[in-house]
Amino acid sequence: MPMSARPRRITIEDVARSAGVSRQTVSRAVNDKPEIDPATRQRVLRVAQSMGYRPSRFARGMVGPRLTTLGLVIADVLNPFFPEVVSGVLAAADERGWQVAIYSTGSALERETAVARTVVDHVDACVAFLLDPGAIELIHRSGMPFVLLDNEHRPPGVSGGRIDFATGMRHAVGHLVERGHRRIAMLDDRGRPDAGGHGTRHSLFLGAAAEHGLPADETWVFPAANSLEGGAAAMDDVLADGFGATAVLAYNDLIAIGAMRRARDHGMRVPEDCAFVGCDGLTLSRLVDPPLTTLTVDKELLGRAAVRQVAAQLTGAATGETVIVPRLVVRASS
Amino acid sequence: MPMSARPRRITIEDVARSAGVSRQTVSRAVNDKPEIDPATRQRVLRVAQSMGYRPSRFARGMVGPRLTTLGLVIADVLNPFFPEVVSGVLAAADERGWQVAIYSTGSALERETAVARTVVDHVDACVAFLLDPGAIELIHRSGMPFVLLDNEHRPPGVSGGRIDFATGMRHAVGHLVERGHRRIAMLDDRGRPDAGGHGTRHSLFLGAAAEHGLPADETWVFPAANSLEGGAAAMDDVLADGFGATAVLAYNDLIAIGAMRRARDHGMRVPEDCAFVGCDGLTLSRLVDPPLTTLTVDKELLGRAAVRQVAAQLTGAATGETVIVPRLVVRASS
DNA sequence: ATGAAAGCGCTAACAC
DNA sequence: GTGTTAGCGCTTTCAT
Repeated sequence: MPMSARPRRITIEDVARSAGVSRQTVSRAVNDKPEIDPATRQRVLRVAQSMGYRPSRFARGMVGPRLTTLGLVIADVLNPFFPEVVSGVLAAADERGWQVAIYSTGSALERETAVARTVVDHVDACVAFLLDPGAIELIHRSGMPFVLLDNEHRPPGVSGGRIDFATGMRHAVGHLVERGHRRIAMLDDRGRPDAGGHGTRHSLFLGAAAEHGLPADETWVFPAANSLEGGAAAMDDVLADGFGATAVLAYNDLIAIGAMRRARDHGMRVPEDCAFVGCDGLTLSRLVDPPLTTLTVDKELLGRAAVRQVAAQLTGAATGETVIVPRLVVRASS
Repeated sequence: MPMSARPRRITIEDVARSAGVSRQTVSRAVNDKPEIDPATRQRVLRVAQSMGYRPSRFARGMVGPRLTTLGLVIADVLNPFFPEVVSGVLAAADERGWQVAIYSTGSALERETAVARTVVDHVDACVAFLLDPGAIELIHRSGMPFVLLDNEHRPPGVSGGRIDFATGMRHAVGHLVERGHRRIAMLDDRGRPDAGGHGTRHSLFLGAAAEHGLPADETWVFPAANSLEGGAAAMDDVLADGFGATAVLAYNDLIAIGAMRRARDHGMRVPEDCAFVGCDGLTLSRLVDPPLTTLTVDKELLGRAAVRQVAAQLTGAATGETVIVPRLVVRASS
């Protein structure tokens, strides 16, 4: 005689049989419906409990009102940029009674396709930070409402949320030029496959520098891993290169702070020997020493706006784009 | 003639009819099964696409292999303690092929019950930071695998993950006493309903102080909101109170950093005029000025361990408890 | 207050 | 290669 097969799930039917009632009655008890004898309810509930009965989410979903699950794809919760976006998404989703399932690619481009495949199968709509065109196409083609964030290469027909770094960079570079800086190193995120492409912070920096009469070219740009350590390593490169930067403008605050700390480790004074400017406006940027000048982005709003766009698509509205304009917050680092 | 009713969902049946094939063939096309003529597949796919067909997650779930969705309840993604836990949970869940749905109570005790109700309906297992006994009971009674984190009042039969602050506090207070401090203010989290109860940081602090021969009592404890601002306000209280603290030990790093910054704003030198010690070991604590001495907790491990316990319960194992032992990291703030 | 029947949308198993 | 049948587990009718 074979050992018992894998334990079949306990269904409403099992409970009904065991309690000597019909399925409906069990359903009534479990769902707290009024049309049931309190005594019966108690008895059924007890049986259900003792059998370890748990209604199937799927069977319920088939028949009940459709719950919306929003998939949110981010690169890494540990990068302090994302929690603020997540917070906005959670709040806005909650207002609409939606669930939020969260996915992290770990900033690994090669994992994006796998994540996209999962998302397509398990959620009803998607808000994502994604870079791989294949992964983006996968979600797009699934036909679900889709909002792609912070990606300059958004395919037509996909909604987006972007940050207007064109304006932002102009302000940031302008601020440094005003302060007398003529040699500005840009620490770019080496992780983005579109590095240097149109609309990236990289190329917008070069453009803004040119506008301000600086002879900036690719030699002004240093790649950095997207982390404190990456910023520190890139600062070493800037110093070793003999570039002679009097100011550093980084892809984001994490890189800027990493670089700034490394500069101080080398005995440099900030901002006297070298000024630092970041992007994103992390809470962190206020707390470090010296406080960091940064292009502040309303990340929570970015998240909320994305959800709003998903909602719009769900009701059949056209796709669109939300633009967040960053604001330069000048602090002691520059 | 009535306007069209609310648009019925497009089903596989609709596509089949419209493409002139059977449901099964549509299913084959959509799921990329091999046993289908490539030409048919193309045609069906085109029709499906044009009709905006999207398979129902629920119907699929009913029939296919059961996907596990883990619910993760935290207080607030913006509190930097949680992202590290989330990261651990995501990683461990991903390894098992589980989804993670995330819920935030916004640190609002009165919202916990509502969140718990949602969780019970929509996920298969739960890892939660929850304080309200009613909410906890709700999830517990649902019968789903449940791991309750950082709560000293865990009901019997519920798995848990706790941080051994008894040991931690002894180290932290010992460290301060060694440095010659005799007047230590404790900044407690005023948001916890169990404030001062057995096993809380509050009472563990008093116990540890007594062990070290300090005449500590409730007047040494100052309530603080759980945030930078809360810490700052509490520091004002300590100063206004004339307590004469030479050291401050806070419920967590957020409160400690807020207090420390406020102290400096008042012209106090850290650690000469007042030393500061936090709990949690946030990444942030390394970056502030001066770097904060803190009881470091492996939050990512806490998350991973919680998922491991859920997995254990899913396979019928008994409930249990994971204990994380914090480690005192001494930095310049003390 | 309770039960019987119908059906939600899909896929696995088995025909053809 | 394609169609037919039979459920998955639940909640809604609608009877009783």
